Amino acid sequence: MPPSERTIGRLSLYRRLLKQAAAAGHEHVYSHELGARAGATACQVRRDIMGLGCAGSPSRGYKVKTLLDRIEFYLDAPVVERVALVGVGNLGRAILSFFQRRRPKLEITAAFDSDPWKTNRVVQGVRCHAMAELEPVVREQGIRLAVLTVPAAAAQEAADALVAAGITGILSFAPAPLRVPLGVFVEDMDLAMSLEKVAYFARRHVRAPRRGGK
Amino acid sequence: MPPSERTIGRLSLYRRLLKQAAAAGHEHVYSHELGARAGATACQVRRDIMGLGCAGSPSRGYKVKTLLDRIEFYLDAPVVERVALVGVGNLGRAILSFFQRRRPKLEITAAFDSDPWKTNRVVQGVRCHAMAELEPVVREQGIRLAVLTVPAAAAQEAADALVAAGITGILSFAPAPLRVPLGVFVEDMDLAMSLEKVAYFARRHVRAPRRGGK
DNA sequence: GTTAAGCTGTGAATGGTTTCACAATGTGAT
DNA sequence: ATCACATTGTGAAACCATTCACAGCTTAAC
Repeated sequence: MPPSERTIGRLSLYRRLLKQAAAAGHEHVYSHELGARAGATACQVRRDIMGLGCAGSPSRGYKVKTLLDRIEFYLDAPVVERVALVGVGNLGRAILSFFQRRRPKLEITAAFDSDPWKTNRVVQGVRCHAMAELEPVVREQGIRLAVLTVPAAAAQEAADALVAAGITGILSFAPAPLRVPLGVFVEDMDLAMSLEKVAYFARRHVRAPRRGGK
Repeated sequence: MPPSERTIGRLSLYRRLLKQAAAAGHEHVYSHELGARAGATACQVRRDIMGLGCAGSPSRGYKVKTLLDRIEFYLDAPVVERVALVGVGNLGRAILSFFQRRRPKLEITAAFDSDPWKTNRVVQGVRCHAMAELEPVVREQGIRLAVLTVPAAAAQEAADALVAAGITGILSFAPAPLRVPLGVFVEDMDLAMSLEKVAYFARRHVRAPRRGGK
């Protein structure tokens, strides 16, 4: 049974929390501890870990180091994966600086923008190319992932170019769903939508469906 | 039956697409058209609209104007809602400029940062206050929503301050889940997690679970 | 050595969302 | 007026994710 999208997301979160726990000197964690920190139930944590195929001890819980290794093996590619950034506006630059400090196994190595004033400069240590160079640069560097931070009107065209260049995963901030062929994974981060959601539920004083172990 | 979080998200998306359709001169839409644009099935669209309690005609589909009005009535507060921005770093400023152009019924009217170099300046037309002023400013302006763009280490403290000031909805970009009391809605936008998700599924060439009507 | 306690691992139950399938309906063509 | 068609509205089914509940362990205490 392949892990669901949500499970993968939680594993990524667990990993971060486990790193903190390891840094704090913890050798073992219980599912309810991890759950409390992750905003999930102990049960959920155990299920997620089960899918990982790794065992804990009834009295000590899970070994932090083992879990970390297993999650890493599960989530990460064997080599560092390169990521392209398309759209070097405010948001693009913010994302760039965000990822340049926290570098797991993903590294933004090329940026693209249609504005000639931005191209051929180096932003946050990353070279910014013209859109016309997208395909050659992506192919040459073997890039398979992209972060898309262009205005809505340019999003579909940029996505098409990315797909044509062989990208198979896009993290899109465009406020419009992209049409991509099968086999290309798109994760939508729609800021406007999310804020409207928050406004709606905040008005009714509804809490987001998270919940910690007791 | 209260609408689910996902339904509200889709309604927000439908609204945006319907506005485009209206601008393009369309008076009516079919569920499958809207679905195709939104990356949802026709069936899903009809369900969502059903919850809205508004009817379409079997031969013309739904009237765009009616749908828009109904969604607006459903999603929007009767008055413009004010939003606070906490954390005026790169990401915060990007979000600020992002929302200052597209202003539905939500307006960022105050910013906060702990860095004294940033406070008492005006960024993108928004005054940046010190964190100490959070509660008085939030209360005075009647702000109930916040966008949180502070580093992970400062996130929980900032969230606590927001809750203490009476905020009931938070859009958080902090790479850590927040602990908030019941009745406060938190939407997490975890960039690092999302990118890892994309990397994972891109590697398996799995497509995100969207898909439009035939 | 025995017992008590608390945790893991997991089948089964639950709950929620999406899709199916089709009757009901309005429209245009003949 | 009637028919054929494409679409809506919706109960029921299918699907997926989460939680329950408990057997099986492992350890600590006595």
